Amino acid sequence: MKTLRVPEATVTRLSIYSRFLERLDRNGVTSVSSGEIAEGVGVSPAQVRKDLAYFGEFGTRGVGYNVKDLMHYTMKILNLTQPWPMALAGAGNLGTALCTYRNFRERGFAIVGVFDNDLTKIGKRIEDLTVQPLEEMPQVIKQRGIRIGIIAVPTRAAQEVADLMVRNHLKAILNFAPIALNVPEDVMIRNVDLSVSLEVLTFNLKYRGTYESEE
Amino acid sequence: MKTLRVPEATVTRLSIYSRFLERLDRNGVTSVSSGEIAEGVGVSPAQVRKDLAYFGEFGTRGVGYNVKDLMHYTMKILNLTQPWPMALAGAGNLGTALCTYRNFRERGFAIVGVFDNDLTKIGKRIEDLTVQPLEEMPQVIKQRGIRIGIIAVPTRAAQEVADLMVRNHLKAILNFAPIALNVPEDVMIRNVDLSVSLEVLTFNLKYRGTYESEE
DNA sequence: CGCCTAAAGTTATATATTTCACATATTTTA
DNA sequence: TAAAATATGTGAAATATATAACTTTAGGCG
Repeated sequence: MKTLRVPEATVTRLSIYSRFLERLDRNGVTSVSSGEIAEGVGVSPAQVRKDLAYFGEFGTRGVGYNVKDLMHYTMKILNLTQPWPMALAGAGNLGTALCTYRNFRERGFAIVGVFDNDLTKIGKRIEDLTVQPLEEMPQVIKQRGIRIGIIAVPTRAAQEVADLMVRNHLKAILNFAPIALNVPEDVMIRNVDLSVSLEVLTFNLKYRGTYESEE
Repeated sequence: MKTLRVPEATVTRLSIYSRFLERLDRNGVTSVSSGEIAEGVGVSPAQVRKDLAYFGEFGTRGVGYNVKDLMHYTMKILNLTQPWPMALAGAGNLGTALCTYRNFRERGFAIVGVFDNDLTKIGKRIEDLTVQPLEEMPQVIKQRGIRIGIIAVPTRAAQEVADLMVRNHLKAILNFAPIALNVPEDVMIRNVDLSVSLEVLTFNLKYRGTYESEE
């Protein structure tokens, strides 16, 4: 059994391949080549093969990959064979949208607890959930076996919420606040920063990836 | 005038530095070192200096950077000296949340038109906006000088909306649909894929960035 | 006024990632 | 059943990115 480091970009693409395969499967496609996957998700065929090679051999030379099999392999690698209940902090517009976000469920993710400290939001119903006070998060995390937290609170409250999540042993946090959260080494943070994405666009609208220094 | 290619990761970090500087400035901090910026956003000091070096010399050796100056420089580089009106397609929960998203405005971004084809959504008011039929997007883009589009429609409708945006000369699209959009070379797409972010987390919850092949 | 310290800017090194090219395996076909 | 076509898996080369080490410059202080 050998352990090897997998580039994060590879994991990201694996997730993309996985969903693409799911779509192929839904459409009744049974076999696919690295070239077709590449075409479908916008990378090179060699990249697809190299990425998959980190995890094993899943194809048949001269033939390609079995869609259903490869889909299952990718989901297993991504740890999606179990459902993932999640705790959401922040019941504003963004939080509400996340609660109803269909793409989560399709992949086994489900927000099972929504928490906020704003008295005007506590008690609000969002589909089949009710916004609870933040202080109730610990017991819900325990009861539901939650391992992933989502932070959708205002920037000024984000660190405090992160601390609370860390104290309650969450090791994975999806953070929408535009701030670098301070957490222990063993806690993973993924930042979703929409302004950053837009600013990469505005930069490129001007320079298209190059920069012309004055003079 | 020499032109040099800037890594996308550098542009991403520049945006992060920029907002961090904005926060320092708001807090009355006037001077900062690469080490403090690094600490504040979670990268190495060398990385900060290297990133800035792509664009010029902004600091004083032995002293550091003037916060206000560097903030302005970064914003100028990122093309944020002008406001950026944006067109949003999709007035569901996510679209609604984006309309009210405060972090956009702070950086000069503003959704000035919301469009949808769902008759139950057209006419709906979201703050000071009214949801319009998609077919009206072209004229609004023209009138308001919009250059950035946001796609927050269901996956099945995303490509069609992208085509519409491309036809109307938008060159930058922020896409929330979990699908690879097909657009001409000169159109930039940034995908925000929340499931992908979560799946990177679930992968790491199991393997922490390494993979142990069976046997 | 010169020495010392701090920190930016820069060059060189190391690491990581992607691309390329090819060897290998499978199926099809003549 | 041999040859051709196809497409995977992989090692080597090329490229890109990040880290580290070093050089330069500014300011403080004795």
